Amino acid sequence: MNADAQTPRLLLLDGHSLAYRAYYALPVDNFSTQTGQHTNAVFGFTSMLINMLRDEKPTHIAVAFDVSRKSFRTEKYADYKAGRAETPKPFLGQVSLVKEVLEALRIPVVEKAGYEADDVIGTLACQAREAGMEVVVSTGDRDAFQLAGDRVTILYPVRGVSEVWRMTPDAIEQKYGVPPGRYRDKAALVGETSDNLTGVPGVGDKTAAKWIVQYGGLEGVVAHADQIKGKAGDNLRAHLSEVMRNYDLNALVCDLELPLAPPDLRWHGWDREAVHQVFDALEFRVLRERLYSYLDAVEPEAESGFDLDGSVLAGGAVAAWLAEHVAQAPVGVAVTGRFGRGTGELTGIAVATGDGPAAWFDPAALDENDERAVAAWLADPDRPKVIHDAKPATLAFRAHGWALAGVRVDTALAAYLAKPDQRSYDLTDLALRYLKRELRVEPPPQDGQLTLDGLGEEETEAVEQGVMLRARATLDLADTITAELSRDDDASQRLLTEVEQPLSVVLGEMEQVGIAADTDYLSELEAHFAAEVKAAQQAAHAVVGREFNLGSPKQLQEILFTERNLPKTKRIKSGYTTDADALQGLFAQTGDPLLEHLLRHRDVAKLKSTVDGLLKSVSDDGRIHTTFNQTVAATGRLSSTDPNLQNIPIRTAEGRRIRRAFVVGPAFDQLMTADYSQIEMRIMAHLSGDQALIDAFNSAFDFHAATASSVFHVPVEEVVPDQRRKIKAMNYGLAYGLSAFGLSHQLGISTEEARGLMEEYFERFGGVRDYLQAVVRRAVQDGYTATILGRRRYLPDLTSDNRQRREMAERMALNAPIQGSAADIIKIAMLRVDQALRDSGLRSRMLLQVHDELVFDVAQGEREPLEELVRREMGGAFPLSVPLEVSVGSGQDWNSADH
DNA sequence: AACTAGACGTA
DNA sequence: CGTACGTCTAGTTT
Repeated sequence: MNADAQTPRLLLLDGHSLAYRAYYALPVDNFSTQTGQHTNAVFGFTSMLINMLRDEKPTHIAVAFDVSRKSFRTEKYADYKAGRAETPKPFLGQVSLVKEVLEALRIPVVEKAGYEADDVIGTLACQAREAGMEVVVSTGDRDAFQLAGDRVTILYPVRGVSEVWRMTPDAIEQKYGVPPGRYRDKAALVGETSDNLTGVPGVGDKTAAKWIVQYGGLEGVVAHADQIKGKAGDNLRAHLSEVMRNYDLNALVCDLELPLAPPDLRWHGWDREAVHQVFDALEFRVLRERLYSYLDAVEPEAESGFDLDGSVLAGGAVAAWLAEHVAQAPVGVAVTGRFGRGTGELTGIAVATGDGPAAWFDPAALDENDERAVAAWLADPDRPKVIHDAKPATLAFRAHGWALAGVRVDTALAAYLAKPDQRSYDLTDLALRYLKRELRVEPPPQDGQLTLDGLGEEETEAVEQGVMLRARATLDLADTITAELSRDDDASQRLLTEVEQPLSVVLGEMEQVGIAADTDYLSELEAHFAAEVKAAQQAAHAVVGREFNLGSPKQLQEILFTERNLPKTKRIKSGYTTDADALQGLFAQTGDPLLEHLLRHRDVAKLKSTVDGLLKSVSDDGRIHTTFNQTVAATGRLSSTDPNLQNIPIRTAEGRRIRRAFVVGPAFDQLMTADYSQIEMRIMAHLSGDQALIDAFNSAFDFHAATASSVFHVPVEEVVPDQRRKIKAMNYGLAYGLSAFGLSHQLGISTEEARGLMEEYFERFGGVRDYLQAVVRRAVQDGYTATILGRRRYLPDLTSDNRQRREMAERMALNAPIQGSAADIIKIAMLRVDQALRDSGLRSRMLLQVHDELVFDVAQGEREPLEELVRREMGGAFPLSVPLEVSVGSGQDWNSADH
């Protein structure tokens, strides 16, 4: 970065010193990864580093470290830095993490055995200054102040990790009363406690500075020592040897031989992939964002950006431009606007052609001729488009009256299939990762409120250029990612073109249609739950004898574990958990009446907030339009947001009442739900080929009872409910990598009993165990798991040295093919159902997907044909070695349609 | 205003 | 010490 700045600027950091500062500035308890690695020092260091990169914009950079505690100074003076406290345990190991971060950022580390980091910095600073560079040094060691000068600035960290003082020569003189060149003199007189260097007793900064000014430096002070009066003078004379020792030791060495010289320290920017990996491992989400937003990532071979011949088209010019430039070759399309809730509003459209020009236009400014031309172009499947995240755009086009066809590649979906674990598929990141190019103009946020109104001409121009850039980047990206997808086999490419892209269209339609909501009923429910919340709250307050916030786990901990002295529960970061399981356990132990009220409050407060959320999300048309996200779940599932309609309560009778608020649409006859029964177990039976399990599915008996009958060696009719319950828990748990411990916990039995149960189970269903083991082994080999459609999930942690991480990855490896294959199957089913609905001419429509369930509005008189169609298309979505059973229900609302 | 932690709803 | 999600509230930080 800043490659063309006039004066090169070298940033030098003392890694150990800054990390140590950070360690004490940030509470160690608040910074650790899920695996228990402490990260406060590396977090704080990285945070300071990012700030300095942002603020100082160095062209060159290096970080110096002490090699050990021993140096030539300890050789000279054995007690140098003696008496320092043991390095705290949680700090150990963080230095190597700091170095990992630096490596990812491609920042050189410089060390020299026998010398301290400050000597390395001193040497580099001197060399750089002589080479005409500007130098910025950051360290918590004040000895560095002696380096300050015209071209050397010291950044001295104060108060935590967010503030540094700029110690220019003036600032040093102002603070210490001596110029930087005399800082050593002052420090020798005053001493440095942290280095175990005692100075002259009774002499502080003020006195030392006075003497130095008076006698022109330490030399003068020593020479005139006998003239200095008073107690201080006596002390000086008594401690002259220490002063001279201090002066000797606090000199920074400036002539070390180092492997790297300043010109070698040019910073070529950071390695985005490596940063992703390291920051992921350290769970640095915020820092990653800060890094991205503050810094330009520079790729070594990167061209500076995209060349773009882009023009802003006025209304009336669009038709001609399209006619001239857009034909059979794919073009990139990018849009801006507001999106969500099944619709959208466009504020700008950009089109980029392969190697020709790009254009931007405002869809509101078109004349009739343009309008027709754009509509025809968008709807023409033979004029191919490439677009990043087509669904919201499609909905916005539709709201404008335009249909979109001919989407050849959706780059967001393609990137998701290539690497489904990413947290975002931001075009900027993808352009950099795959194209090694940068989208320089900041695009407006996809879901943002940014409009062209209220912006100056320049900003508007920048937005327009930015959108055209995105269109061009999308077009280029499509080639690169699809090439990546096709590298090993054609499964990923087929998933893209045959499943995800067509599904995106179906999902868009479902979002647009939405599901009807009974708002009056929701309001009643809201009032009901509100009253229940209040009652539980008052009861709880009465027991405790004062008011407190039941929604605050913190206050609850105080009351339960301190005030009422209840037994401690499972430890969490902030103390002891107050989750429902724990409260129930406490109630069983103590019978404290408060606990009942707390549990009741939790229940109804949660239900109330769900109802509140739903009420807020009902659109003007009386329907709720969720957004299905297709690129979030690493296994291939969909997710639902704003509102999430995939977690509407069903387990309790009270919760199920919420489902009654989802009703059949006006002009429709009823709601219908269709769900796969035990789809994950069926997939497991299929994938494992375990004959006993396959037989259980073919037995015509209840599946859990059938498996329980095998495990317990009793006829199916004699399986008692408790046996069935236990085996059902196992059946479900298997696909999650359930342990004996987990099973015992869930069933409330001993670990031994659980282990026995598992052994018994695998005795009968050995193929399942073999399969699960084989899946993990294969994943370790390949580095990824795959579903029945070849959907991959990469799991690098399978080979981690860290047991927790590795075992976590193993459970993911067990689960991903099963959960993911189920996702594959229902996706195929949705496409088939959608197609069959069109072909059959039925008016019924698909509304929701809840992982293994589909919800429909059933048109008048279509109950039977729809059920027949849905059973056929869902049941036949994918041939397994066991039947894909579908159960269907219908009624006036989602609750009564469920079964 | 924007973030995290804890809790909890679903499959 | 069971996978995959999203959302709410309280509490903290900017």
